[in-house]
Amino acid sequence: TRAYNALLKGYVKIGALKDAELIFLDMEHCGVSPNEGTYSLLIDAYMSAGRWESARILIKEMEENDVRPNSYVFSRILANLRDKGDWQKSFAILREMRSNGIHPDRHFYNVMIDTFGKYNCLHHAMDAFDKMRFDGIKPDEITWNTLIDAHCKAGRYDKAMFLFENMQENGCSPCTTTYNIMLNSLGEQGRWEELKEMFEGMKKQGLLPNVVTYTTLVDAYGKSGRFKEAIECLEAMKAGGMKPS
RNA sequence: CAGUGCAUUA
Repeated sequence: TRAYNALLKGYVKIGALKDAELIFLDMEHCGVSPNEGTYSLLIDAYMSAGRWESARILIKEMEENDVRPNSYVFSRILANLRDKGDWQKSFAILREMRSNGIHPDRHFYNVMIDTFGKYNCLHHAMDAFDKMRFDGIKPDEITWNTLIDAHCKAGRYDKAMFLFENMQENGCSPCTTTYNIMLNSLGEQGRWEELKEMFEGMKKQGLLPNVVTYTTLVDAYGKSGRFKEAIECLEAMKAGGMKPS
């Protein structure tokens, strides 16, 4: 099985899906049982090829062979669908998981929230968030960031700010990424004083500005014609030992 | 062993 998996990995990596399928069939023909890694590899390959139906067939086959699909596999599937814009299939995936008795883990929920957020389904995103907590999974700093960013992108700035405070009340401290999201949002709104406050608050917490932080600021200032603050940020970036992209 | 979030850019 190990040998076959290694071989499969090679074929998948170069995109020879057809050959990978042949090897998989050969495994069964030789009586070598596929394991969870075997299936993950193939499902992954199908997803990158946009063949969701083939992936689903494999999942069925897994349950017939008593190989338990992981929450990991489903996260990969969902992330792939998200990048293709097929967010509606999230529900089908959830059903698929439930029918196999698999509990979504934190990563999976984070991907799901992000998926809904990216397509402006904030209500579904919040539902997923609630369901996550109901399942006894503590929201991550990543969970909060994705939620906040989703609301920012949808123009729900009030709610985003609310979540930003809510996050801290729940014992999760904002990280650099959190601030990057907030800074980007404030810049798009042209709320320059609050942006400055936010930036200082960040440094007050002992958080170091990032390459992303600076490019966010430079872009915001530059696009609005505030060239001197843009240049100041560029200088600060270089002083921090970073290279502009 | 592997999966999730933020900016710019073709």
